[in-house]
Amino acid sequence: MRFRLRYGVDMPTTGRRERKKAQTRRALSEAALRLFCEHGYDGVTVAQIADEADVSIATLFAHVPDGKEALIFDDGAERPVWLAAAVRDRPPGQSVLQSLRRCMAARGPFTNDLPPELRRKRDLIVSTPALREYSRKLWIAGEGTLAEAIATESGRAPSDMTVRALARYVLEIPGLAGTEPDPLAALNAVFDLLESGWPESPEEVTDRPG
Amino acid sequence: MRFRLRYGVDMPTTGRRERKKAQTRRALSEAALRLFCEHGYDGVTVAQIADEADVSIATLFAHVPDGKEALIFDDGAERPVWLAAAVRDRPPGQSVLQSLRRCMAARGPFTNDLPPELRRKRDLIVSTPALREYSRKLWIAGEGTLAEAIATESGRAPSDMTVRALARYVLEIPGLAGTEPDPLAALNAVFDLLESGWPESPEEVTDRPG
DNA sequence: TCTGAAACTGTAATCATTATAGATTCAGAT
DNA sequence: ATCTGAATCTATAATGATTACAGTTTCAGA
Repeated sequence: MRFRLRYGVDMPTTGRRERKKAQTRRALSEAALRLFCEHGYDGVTVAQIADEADVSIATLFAHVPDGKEALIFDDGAERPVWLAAAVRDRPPGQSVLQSLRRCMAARGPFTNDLPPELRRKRDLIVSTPALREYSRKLWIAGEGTLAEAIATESGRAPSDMTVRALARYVLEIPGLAGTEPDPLAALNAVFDLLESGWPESPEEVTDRPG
Repeated sequence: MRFRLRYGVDMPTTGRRERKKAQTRRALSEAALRLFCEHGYDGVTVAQIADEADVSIATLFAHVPDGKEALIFDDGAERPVWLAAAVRDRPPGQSVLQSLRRCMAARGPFTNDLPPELRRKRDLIVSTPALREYSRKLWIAGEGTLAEAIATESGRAPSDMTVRALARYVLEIPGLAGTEPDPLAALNAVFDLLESGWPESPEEVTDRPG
């Protein structure tokens, strides 16, 4: 029991094996982030990362089957869950799109309310094409999950193309608005478009509902 | 002059050098398509393709700097031009979105009005993740061009996030709707969404304008 | 005919990724 | 306390895409 705190506070609670595994995985992430920040993504080889984390290359790929880009993303599967949960647990009276807008605004590139370490990571991702791409891939991977939540909450079929399109378009927003000078304003503009549709003339724009 | 027809009908009209270059490029595309169709994308190496086209690997990459996926796309830069032109040259009274909807419906995965060779190519692309990805990349590369046309035609700034988002969302449609059982119906559903916005309840859907 | 650029070649790198086969370590059962 | 199988890790050697290089051939234009 006294070992628990040695390796981290919120491990899955099983044996030493799992702790060591997580330890290795974290060592890899941290080594990768450190080296990427110092020499740029393309200036670092997976061999160097493995060395820095003191594991073999084979071990590196065992921990990160998706390859080099995935090294600094430890949370791949979680993101779609946040959004789906935001839709399901939204307060009564709030529309599906409103809940998505708020949830998204609190994440990723849209807030500066982050510890400096995460901010450095975000900046690295935003400024590295390969990492931007991979980040998008992670978001899009949640399309099915999000579409299901949207369908349930709006009384449509999950295979309804409108549902799938909305899910996809929402998940594209980080990649689309994340590089703008004012990401939050950009995010709101895109959600306005999704809520109200494209007004043929700029004059027709109406105030944002809600 | 009598050599013109030997190598093709619509070469850029300069010397033999250009003709041979185009000839080589076409040999590569055709070899790649043939081998991909026969053994699957992952079942073919660039070395095999180079062999089949009777050029060295270095030459292959000189012709196709974007790599293996680009081999069967000889028209990368043209696609955004079609769409931008469709927006600019639309008949009076037709909305920007209407023109895009019609132009898109005539292309890529949305029509079967294609020669069998192109149909085989399209099926290969749709059924191969790496090629789908690359095709999307080509579409998205035209975002700036399309955004500019949309901005001009609708009296907005090209940097307006709404414009950029619309351009992006339109260009995502092939990848989004192209794999549906009825791609054309899917395309129309997505355009309806972009025109009218997301109706919180399915009941609110209005007839498609125009 | 001469000359420089363009296109091509073979060869050898670099790098990510996967396969293999053996060693070590741990969890759970005896 | 010991045994056993699975998980983890290792070194090593492929494979395959991509790039660098240095030299050759071929063409266009002076």
